Amino acid sequence: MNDAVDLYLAQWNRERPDLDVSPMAIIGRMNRLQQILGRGVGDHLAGHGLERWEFDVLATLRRSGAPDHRLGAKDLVRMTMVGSSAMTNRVDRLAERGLVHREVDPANRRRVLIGLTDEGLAMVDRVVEDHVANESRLLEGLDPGEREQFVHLLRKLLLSLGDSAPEGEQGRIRT
Amino acid sequence: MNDAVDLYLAQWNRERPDLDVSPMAIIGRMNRLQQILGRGVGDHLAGHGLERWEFDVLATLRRSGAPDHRLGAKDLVRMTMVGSSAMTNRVDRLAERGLVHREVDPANRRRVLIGLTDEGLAMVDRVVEDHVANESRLLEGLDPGEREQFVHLLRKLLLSLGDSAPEGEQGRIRT
DNA sequence: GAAAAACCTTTCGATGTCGAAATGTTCGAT
DNA sequence: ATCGAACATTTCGACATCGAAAGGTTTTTC
Repeated sequence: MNDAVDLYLAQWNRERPDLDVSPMAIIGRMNRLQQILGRGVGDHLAGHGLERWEFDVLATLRRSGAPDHRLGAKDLVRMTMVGSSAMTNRVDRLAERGLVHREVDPANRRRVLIGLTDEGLAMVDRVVEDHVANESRLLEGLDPGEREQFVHLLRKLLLSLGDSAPEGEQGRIRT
Repeated sequence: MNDAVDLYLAQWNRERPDLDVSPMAIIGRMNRLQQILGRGVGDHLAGHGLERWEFDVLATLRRSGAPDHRLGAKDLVRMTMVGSSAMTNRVDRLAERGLVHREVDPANRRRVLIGLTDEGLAMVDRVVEDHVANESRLLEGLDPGEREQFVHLLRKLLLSLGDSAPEGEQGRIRT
């Protein structure tokens, strides 16, 4: 049995036998998996009345715990890997839905603190259980040992690309 | 050394110790890798004057070979995993740049055939070499054995999700 | 052979993101 | 104390994508 990328690679080998296209065996498959898994996750969340980007923000606030499930806008930007303008938009919409609230940090009035409302907290706590169950289902094709291997490789690659992010600065700066 | 997802998982374990969030160790890392690799690929292509989506279309035509590096619009849609409306837009812009040409299939006037121009062919043949070299560089963090393991796991997961695509129908239908 | 169904691509309106510029706030040096 | 640099968020315009509907073309059915 072949997957879509096998065909892809065979075509390159036929047309450009001089090229070593083996990196595409990885990167091409990551692209494809991303699309397929992304749809699997998105469809499931839609069943709970949430868009993927909504869940991302709510979950980031939820897991951060913090005093009251509250983070600065910049922290959210860093943790979700979107630009600051996109985050403004996301928070606007989540606040309209009553799932988060936004207020100026009294200690530093440049900062905006975003926190879960009671409703937002209830929502994410309700959805996240089904969410991980769904993710687990999507990965059923790999047995536990393979999943462990997979984690190891993904983690090693991430680290090699500089994705260490305990606290401080990292990655490309966004404005 | 920890990557960003290690923190992510530790936070969930602190806040919701009842949950098994191990699937996130995989899916969360895939998301992050996708963003980082995507930028690595995109930045490099920008240096050659191409957007990622432009390269995707040109490369799909190039590797398909076909009589004259020509494919039907629907084939392009299937192979690139975008909607048909996005493909109309992509082809419009590539045709404006003179990299592809579009003409109605004389044998079936519903169909539109899209083919590389001489300039488009030269462009993709020139860029693809650097492109795979760049992808190879991005994967340097894994040694050859690990890369092989990685391919195996990605491929197995894709197949388990129904990504067999030798020729016929597949995946979700797009209009 | 005409009407209906199936097919393929494009058009349209909505959406989410980006990057650059604008706005508002704080900190540091003089 | 004040000016300017540094910082944090929002606004703005551009852009690529999506899904649904429209516009043509071919095939099927009676």
